Amino acid sequence: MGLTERRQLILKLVIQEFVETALPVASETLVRKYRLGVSSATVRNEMAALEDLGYLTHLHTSAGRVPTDAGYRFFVENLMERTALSLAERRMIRHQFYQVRGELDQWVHLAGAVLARTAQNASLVTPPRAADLLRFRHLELVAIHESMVLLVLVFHGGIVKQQTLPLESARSPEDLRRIAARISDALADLSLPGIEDLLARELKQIPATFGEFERLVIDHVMRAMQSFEEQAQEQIYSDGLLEMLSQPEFLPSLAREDAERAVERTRHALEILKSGRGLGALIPQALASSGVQVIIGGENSTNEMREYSVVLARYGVDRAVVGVLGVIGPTRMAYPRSISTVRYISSVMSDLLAELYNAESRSAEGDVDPE
Amino acid sequence: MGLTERRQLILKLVIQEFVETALPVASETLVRKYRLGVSSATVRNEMAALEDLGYLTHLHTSAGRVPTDAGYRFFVENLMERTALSLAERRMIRHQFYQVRGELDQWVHLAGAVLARTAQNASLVTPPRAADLLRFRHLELVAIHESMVLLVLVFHGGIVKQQTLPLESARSPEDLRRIAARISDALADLSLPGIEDLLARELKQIPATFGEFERLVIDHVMRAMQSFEEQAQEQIYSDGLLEMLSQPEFLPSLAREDAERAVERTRHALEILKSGRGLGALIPQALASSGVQVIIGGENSTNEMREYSVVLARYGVDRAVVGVLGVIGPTRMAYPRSISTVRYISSVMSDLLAELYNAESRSAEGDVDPE
DNA sequence: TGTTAGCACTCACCAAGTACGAGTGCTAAC
DNA sequence: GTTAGCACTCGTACTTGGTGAGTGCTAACA
Repeated sequence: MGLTERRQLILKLVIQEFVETALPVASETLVRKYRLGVSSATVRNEMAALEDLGYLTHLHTSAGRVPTDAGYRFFVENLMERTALSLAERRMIRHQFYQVRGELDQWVHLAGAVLARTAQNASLVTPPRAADLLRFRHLELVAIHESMVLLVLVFHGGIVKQQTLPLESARSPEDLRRIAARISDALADLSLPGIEDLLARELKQIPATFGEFERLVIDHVMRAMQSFEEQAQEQIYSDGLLEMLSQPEFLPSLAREDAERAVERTRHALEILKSGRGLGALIPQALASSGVQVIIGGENSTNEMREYSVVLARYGVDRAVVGVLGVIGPTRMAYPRSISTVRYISSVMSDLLAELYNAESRSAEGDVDPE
Repeated sequence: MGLTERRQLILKLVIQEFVETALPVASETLVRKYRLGVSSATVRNEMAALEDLGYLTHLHTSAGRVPTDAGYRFFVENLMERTALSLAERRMIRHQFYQVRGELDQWVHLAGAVLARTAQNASLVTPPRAADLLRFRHLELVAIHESMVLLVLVFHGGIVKQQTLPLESARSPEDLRRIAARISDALADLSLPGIEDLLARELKQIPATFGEFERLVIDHVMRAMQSFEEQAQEQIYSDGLLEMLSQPEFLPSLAREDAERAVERTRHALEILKSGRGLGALIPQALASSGVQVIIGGENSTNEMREYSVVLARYGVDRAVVGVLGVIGPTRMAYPRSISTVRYISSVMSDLLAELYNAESRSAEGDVDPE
């Protein structure tokens, strides 16, 4: 990169300043605030050069400089100091996870809340999901009353799903227990295709292995697995809307622009988070790569996300369960902090899952936690 | 109510018009649009009278009339025509619930989504909850690996909860099954205080009934029940933010006011829905009374909710499980439609739960569904 | 007594005009 | 290569005047 030391410094300062204030950065401001030892005119010349190189822009002639996507990219790649969260913050976060350690379904919510609060932006988290296909572990049948039975399905990875099944005729508890045990044994460790295979084979046997009712139950099991696999694709939990909307981009009072812009942006942000459009595409990508991914503004595949950046990381246990978590916000984002937050929470979640699975943690690389 | 026919008509029309357009209503508009057969001056006189009575206001001298909270109240109580959702809408809604009938945990989400879409406002739904204390039904222990076991707890009412428990030493599946069966039997049908009693009694027996590990498991069961009871208090699921924010109150383009107002309102709405402040107080109230409740603007106990109205109804099965669902939006709300929507969805949810419980449906009164 | 035409009055909304100031780009001197 | 100086640009804020919607009041009318 043919960028002199000084230009790198100026680019870095412009970005830091802009991220902090959300206001275009003037040459004079930099000189005054950071005691650059040169005059504002010199800084202006450098800024003009950085603009030619595509790292900065101008809204109009008499406005300060603003970083471009390329500018942020260069910053993230070369200029940024890789910081870690403070010990106090790390402790607090660990403590919160510790408090809900027994309740798997709380982890995702907590991760979303903590990400949002720590990075002061919206967060997104996908639940931990089997790296390969969902595999059956155990079935329990519990009668709710004489004509309704509850299927409680446990899958590998501690995933529990429930499903109700109306009964034609009442069944005794022993009966149900026996049937559940039989099915549990028969389907143990099978994935959906495995169960289909099994059924296909059984169908040919003349003294049928499964009775009519057992078939019905298995059918419901399969349907539940099917619907879970489908839902899992698009399940993105999101939090921190309020945190993100506290960024000046969405507040007309601070950003001097038209207040209408703020309203439009707000609606737009809501739609993105609600629909998950533009986000869904990022998930597989994040699952495929290790480490923290940063997608800046126009680098997003969809045009909708042009004004947003996403910081993503995978979490989970290798070859068992994995998920994705991250932060989303305006391109004017405190990247160092977002990145360390995402990295840290990914490592915490990975540790938790590793404990659950009795395996090595496999979070975003690096970032050991000295506690 | 000493209100002449004509004044009632005018009040009704003002409200209808204002709800539709979100713009202050001029006397001339009413005359033109509804062919009142009198002059605008007469209407103005009547409006002035309605203003004296507290049913209408004025932002400033030369602006049209706007209903007050008292005006809406009178409308809801005396003027409103009680409509029902169209057959097509009812069919579509039933159909959607039919599609997820087996998956209890989807009901709440679906109800929230449907309420929001149908009433074009935000919705809130509390999950069905045992009318009295949570009662234990069944426990299953599933080993995840040699040093981690998953407790799957089933409570009366088909509520399932999971909890992990680290093991000191590995246990065989038979061992776990035996222990789970023992505990399931011992705790069957007990509520939290009941379990505490049981433990207290057992403690005195000299050859202890439960081993150390069994005590640990029971302890976790109790903790899970405890945390569920606590969480249930404040669990309010909410949806339809986007629908509500599509109301002109939040869009600067339509409402002529300052765009900054719209932004402020948006933030305010977000905070209310996220924190549940001001909403929590309404739930017990709605649980206590049958029928649809309408709380208009300043009638809310908290000042925060001054500009919002809430339409709430209880749903569920008497003496078994009940929940609350409703719509929240600006006081300028299509009350007839909101009310029929809430009433209808309450009845659908109640039917579903009744089926699950093999009991009589006990929704908001009235509103039989002819399908 | 209720209704209505007429009219003065109020006030939000809009467009145009003006002044201000922050910040740049350029030039010429160092 | 650096910098002082200065003209130029353009957003922001504030003022002004005009317009129109809508009311409130009054006086005449049925």
